[in-house]
Amino acid sequence: MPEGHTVRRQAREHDKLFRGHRLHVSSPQGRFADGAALLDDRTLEGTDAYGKHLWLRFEGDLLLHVHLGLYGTWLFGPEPAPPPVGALRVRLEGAGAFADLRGATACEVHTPGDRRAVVARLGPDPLRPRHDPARAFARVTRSRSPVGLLLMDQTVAAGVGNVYRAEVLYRAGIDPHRPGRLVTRDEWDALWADLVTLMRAGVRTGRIVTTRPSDRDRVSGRARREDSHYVYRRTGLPCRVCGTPVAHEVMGARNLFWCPVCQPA
DNA sequence: GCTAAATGTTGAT
DNA sequence: TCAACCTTTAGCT
Repeated sequence: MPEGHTVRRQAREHDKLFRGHRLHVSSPQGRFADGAALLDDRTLEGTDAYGKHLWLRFEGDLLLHVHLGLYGTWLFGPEPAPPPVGALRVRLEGAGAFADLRGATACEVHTPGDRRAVVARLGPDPLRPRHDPARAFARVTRSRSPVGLLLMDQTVAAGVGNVYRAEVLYRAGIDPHRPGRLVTRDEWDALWADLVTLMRAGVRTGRIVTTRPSDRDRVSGRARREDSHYVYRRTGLPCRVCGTPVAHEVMGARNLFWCPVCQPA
């Protein structure tokens, strides 16, 4: 379930459980056997999350680089770890805990240089402390591409995924099809500030909740899980604000959702 | 029990 | 623009 906020939480969890400890690294599935052998029995010195990328830094300048892709997962738990089942790419064990990685798009050993090369390709990350929306705007303002596509481009802004894309455009009242060059600096700054707010909340809670309390349907005073979003995966359902059916199309091979009235062309 | 879809990226066409 | 990657889950039957 990985957008940037998830990766950041996972970095924090690895740090909490394993930093300063010597880890047993294995690849029960075998697909990462060589890498696991390289990292096995080394101390974890730190972690780093940038956009949707995670690095675990082991002694000797060896990094484990993980990108979860669409369906990669980490599962954390206390030892003893259960017997490995299925395609378990990596298991980390130490300090009374285990972490299992499945389904990742990228799982490889990096040098610090490899990491720098990846980071150099990424745009500013709303979750990094000294993020720079101006660097992203420089790309947006000279692009004819729709802003809905630009927001998903990791070289423009790192860590934003399909849910935050749809929701932040809804909250800003911006049509996803509007060319980047027609987004004003003020609009972009507001968009960015909202990403920072929403993604930080995501790091805190582990969930993406973008609806303002006043716009949620309520049952017996409790917000329901399906009230978390304005438009994401709500095709055909009435917009929470104006009642217009939420629109859907495929943009850049991903599902896009928006309200044609609240986000006018 | 089966199928389709999913919060993503890469590399071939 | 599209298939591939590779796993889980929701929604059917």
